[in-house]
Amino acid sequence: MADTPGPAEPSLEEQIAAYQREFQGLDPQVERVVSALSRLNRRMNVAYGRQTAELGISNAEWEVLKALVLAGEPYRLGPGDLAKRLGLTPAAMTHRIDRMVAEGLVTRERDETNRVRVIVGITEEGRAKWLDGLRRATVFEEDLLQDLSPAERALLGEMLTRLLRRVEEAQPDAGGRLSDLD
Amino acid sequence: MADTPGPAEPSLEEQIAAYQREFQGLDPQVERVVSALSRLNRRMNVAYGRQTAELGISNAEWEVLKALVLAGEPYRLGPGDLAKRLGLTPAAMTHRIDRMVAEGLVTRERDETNRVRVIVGITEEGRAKWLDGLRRATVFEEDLLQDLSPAERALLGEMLTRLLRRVEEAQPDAGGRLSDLD
DNA sequence: CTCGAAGACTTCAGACCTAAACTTCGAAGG
DNA sequence: CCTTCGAAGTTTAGGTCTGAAGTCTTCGAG
Repeated sequence: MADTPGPAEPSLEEQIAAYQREFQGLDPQVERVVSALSRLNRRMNVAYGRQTAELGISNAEWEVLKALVLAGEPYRLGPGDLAKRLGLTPAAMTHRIDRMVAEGLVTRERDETNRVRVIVGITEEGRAKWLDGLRRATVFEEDLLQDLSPAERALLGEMLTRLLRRVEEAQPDAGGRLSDLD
Repeated sequence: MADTPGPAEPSLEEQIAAYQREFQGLDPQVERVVSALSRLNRRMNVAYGRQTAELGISNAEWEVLKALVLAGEPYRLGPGDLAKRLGLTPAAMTHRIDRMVAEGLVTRERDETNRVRVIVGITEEGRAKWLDGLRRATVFEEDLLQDLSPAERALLGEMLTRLLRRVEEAQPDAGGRLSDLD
């Protein structure tokens, strides 16, 4: 009689109840917002990971392509700059660029006017993959928000922006590794 | 005349504008919600990381302590179960438990009734660190939501829960590595 | 009662990241 | 000019995770 069908992970409701049980004096309202944010982000990253996998690239590589495109003309950045934007160390960028050059997603050249500098540019293939990935992401995101009316979407976006502003003021140093993909 | 004070990462507003520039047909409303979610999560993880560092443990270790406490009496779980709850592989759990046993945060024993099973329990020190970490997290979270009225908090929590439910239905398989900390 | 299959954890190899040391080039000062 | 400092990238060492293979235990079929 296996009455334990599966331990698995507790649902959001179960987790909030467990917090109440183990630590009185915790606002369930706050806990719900924070936990839901965290779980949502995890699920989103899983979804993005599947989409980029279909493109034959990794999540990390898609991030680099995104940064290059969003940088605008002429779609070129140095490794250090890229590292800052993605929130990782210059050493990690070196390796990532190595792989992406080998796969034909980006180019790496030396700046002729300043030979200690390196310039990373996006290739046609890289840009095509970015666009393809963006299209898939858009479908997912639109589906995610399907249950919210336009007014609700606006309100949600406004509240999240307010939270973001507050936390950005509290920690002005941009430093932030971990998952990105926004 | 360094009119480029710092490349840094683009602000949320700049990023949304860049998306509009590079890809027509993207709903800015949706983009704002998704990007803000992602950035918020990154900042929260940075904050949690600092707090756990003050306790002398890593973010990953705090996650394990949290899972054990939230599991409730008798605060014991097997490595496989823990791995499922944290969204990582059994192999990773083995190593993590190794470290935590060495630090005196958890205990590892064999189940006497089924000697292929292992049971991980939390120590007094582990429980104390969890509680300390939770107190610090609570302060941060309360501060984060300070600009929202009680009504807004409830509404935000409700909307996020709705989104979470939708994405959980879409991907029933819990699989999700990457940052957690909820 | 014995054997095979399944389950639970661990071990091993490979991937990717961080932190720190190192290399190279360019710019400012004597 | 020559020297020294600083900036940008790369290299190296070490740590954590994933995926696959391996080990040990238990349980059911014959």
